Amino acid sequence: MIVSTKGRYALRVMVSLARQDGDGYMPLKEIAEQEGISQKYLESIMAALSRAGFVDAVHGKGGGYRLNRTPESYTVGSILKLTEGSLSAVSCTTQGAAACSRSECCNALPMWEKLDKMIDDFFEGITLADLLKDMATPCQTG
Amino acid sequence: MIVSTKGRYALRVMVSLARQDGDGYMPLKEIAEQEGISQKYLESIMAALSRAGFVDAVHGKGGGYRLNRTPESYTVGSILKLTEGSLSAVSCTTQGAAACSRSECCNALPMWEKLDKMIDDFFEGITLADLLKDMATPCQTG
DNA sequence: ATATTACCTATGAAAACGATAGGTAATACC
DNA sequence: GGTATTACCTATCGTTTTCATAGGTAATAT
Repeated sequence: MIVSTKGRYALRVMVSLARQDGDGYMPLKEIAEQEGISQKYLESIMAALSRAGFVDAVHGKGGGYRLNRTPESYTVGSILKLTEGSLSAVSCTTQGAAACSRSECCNALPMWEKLDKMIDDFFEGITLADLLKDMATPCQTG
Repeated sequence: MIVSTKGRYALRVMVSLARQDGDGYMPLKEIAEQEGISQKYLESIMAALSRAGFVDAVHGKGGGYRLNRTPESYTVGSILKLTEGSLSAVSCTTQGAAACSRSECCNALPMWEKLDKMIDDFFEGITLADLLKDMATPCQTG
């Protein structure tokens, strides 16, 4: 599993915000209800997105969250890396993990590095705008 | 993390066996020492490889494990799928997982499916023989 | 008979994951 | 100024997964 619930929730929220029209803010409660996500759990995700400057947040009535860039300018990779920490396929190539003592003579390391690059290129090549277009069937709202 | 220690160990063991010349069997104890892997933990991995027919195993003195096919005929994908169970990037596309209620209108599902296929193609396109060639620097034996 | 080896079941420790609880700070509205 | 609304923060909890250990049984060579 390379992308956990946390990352998938983050993507869904960002898509949800991208779908919003106008300059209004969307409160967390509303996002959570619409997406069927635990409100409290979503808090930690939104906090991360806000801290990283991915979304604007305003307190109080009429407040909430909104994107501060166009959907085209958010790559799926940037969102997933923020929430997942790393998209590495193995711990061997995860930044910050203890360096493997066998890396000097590891038969598999070039393979892992190639895969990591492939995955990174894949996610960096997809934007929120692409996801919006990909929807197979319209969701029911209500 | 898409490949855990278990899968990486399995790959290392298979590479180790592929490196062996002749028809001899390699006992688990020797593999574990050579690779610096917990002997007991390795037992469960070898048992899986043996049960799946990936290796031949014989009991008693002079026994142990050996490959029963050429290194070219083992794909990395087949070994990893056996030990990891699944190489899916997300639970949404993992066989056996509870079907997602949103799959009908999920913006991201096509992306996950495309990624899964890409990863599967990647691993199925690499064999043990390829890994043997990939070694950057010869390991020290002793 | 004994040593060597694979094979099997159960258990334990630690980490990751998903979620919850309870509060504080900022803003809008009256 | 007071109240409702909202984001923001820290801590904890229960479950699952991961990695590893323990202790035994069955097969084979000498």
